[in-house]
Amino acid sequence: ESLCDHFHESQTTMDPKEPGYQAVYLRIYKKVVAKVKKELKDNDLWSLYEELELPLVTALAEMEAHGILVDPKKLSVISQELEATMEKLTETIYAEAGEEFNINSPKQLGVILFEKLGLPVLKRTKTGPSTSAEVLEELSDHPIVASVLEYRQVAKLKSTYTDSLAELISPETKRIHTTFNQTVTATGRLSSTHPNLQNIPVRTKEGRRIREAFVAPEGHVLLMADYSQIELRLLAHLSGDQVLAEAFRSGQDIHAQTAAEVFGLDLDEVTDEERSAAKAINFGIIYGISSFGLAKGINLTRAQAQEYIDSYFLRYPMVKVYLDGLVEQGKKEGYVQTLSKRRRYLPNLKSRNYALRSFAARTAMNTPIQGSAADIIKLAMLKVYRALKDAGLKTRLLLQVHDELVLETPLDELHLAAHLVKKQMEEVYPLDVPLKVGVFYGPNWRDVKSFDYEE
DNA sequence: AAGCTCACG
DNA sequence: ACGTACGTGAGCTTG
Ligand SMILES: [Mg+2]
Repeated sequence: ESLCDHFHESQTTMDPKEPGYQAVYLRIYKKVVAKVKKELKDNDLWSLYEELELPLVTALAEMEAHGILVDPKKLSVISQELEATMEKLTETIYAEAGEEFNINSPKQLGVILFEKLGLPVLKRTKTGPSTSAEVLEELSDHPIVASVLEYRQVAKLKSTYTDSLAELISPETKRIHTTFNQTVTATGRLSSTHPNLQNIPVRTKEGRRIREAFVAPEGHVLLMADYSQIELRLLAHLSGDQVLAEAFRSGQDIHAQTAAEVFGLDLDEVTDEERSAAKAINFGIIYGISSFGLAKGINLTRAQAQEYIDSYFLRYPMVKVYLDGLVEQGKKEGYVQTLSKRRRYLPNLKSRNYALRSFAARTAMNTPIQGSAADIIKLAMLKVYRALKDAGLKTRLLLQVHDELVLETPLDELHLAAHLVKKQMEEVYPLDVPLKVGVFYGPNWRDVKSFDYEE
């Protein structure tokens, strides 16, 4: 961007083929490098650039070039099954509606559900009644709604994850080569495009079938390593809250411990429901808590949600001090920052518009946590990349999915690689609480089992 | 191109 | 009362 500005400032209208163009370009380029370098140094961002982001480029480039092997036959079988299911559901839905219409159109679906069948409008979008899954769940006693929910799930899998993915398999390598974007997100996370390999289904049994098509080549296995609760561990570290830190040092289930603290129970008397509520509270804390959001997360009244939040902050007082401090710092300095000093500017912390100001406050609370987690896994990627190279192993990094790395390893390297990856990830950047990494391996991305460290 | 919806962490 | 959970990318419809 700066280079382009200088080109225009310099009124360079030269043709790239013209003699002397390269000299002009180089002169401007050097000026821009000096300017950007100074700006980074002045803002304490130079080491983030030089020691983290710049060397990471090489690791990401190799990951993209290597790609991940995908079995088109598996995708094709799944696609055909989904096609058949969709045809049946389509007929069922038309019969229940008493007419044919485009089920993929929220507008046409809305006419059927809310006008023809007279179902209640529970939520609106800018353009009309919402037909989102959240709304349809509430209305799913009606048979057509249950069918539409199932249709949506199947249609999503087919269009996004079977047909489109198959088209992106390279005929030369038989692999899918994503692009990892290093300069897209506001928090420092990576993103992935063409295709996005950071949102492959995992939460439902049907969806997980897609992962079976991501395979290791003959004589290899996929190795997966994911951080356990990295964002909450960072919250414990960054806030200095000793109750939360001690919870992680004890190694017990963090959500159950939160439930015990918030609801005043012994750890062994926490029910599944209480644990689930505590999990929603922990999510809320990371997202920048609001009683409205928490209430929506666990079907409470706002007043009850507020009581839970108050109770949480009573038990974890330093977390409240920390989160309030982030908003204050954001207002005073204009930005919040992550472990690596990465900044996010939040001018709306001073907005007179309540919605904009609240959004900025939640962002101020979330960005240092989400962004520091991104810093840590990026550093871990560098360390894993270098350690594999130093050890002379053939194991390759394939994917990063925010708190998880996916690698491909020759069977005879599995033991060494699993230990190396776990060690580099857990010891990457010592915090006040331990970082814990789960390691799994298998023939494909679905059928993985825990790597047993006795092996 | 924008809006809605939904997949992931 | 305001009006939201944080961060992404992609497919589909609509205009
Ligand atoms: Mg995890």
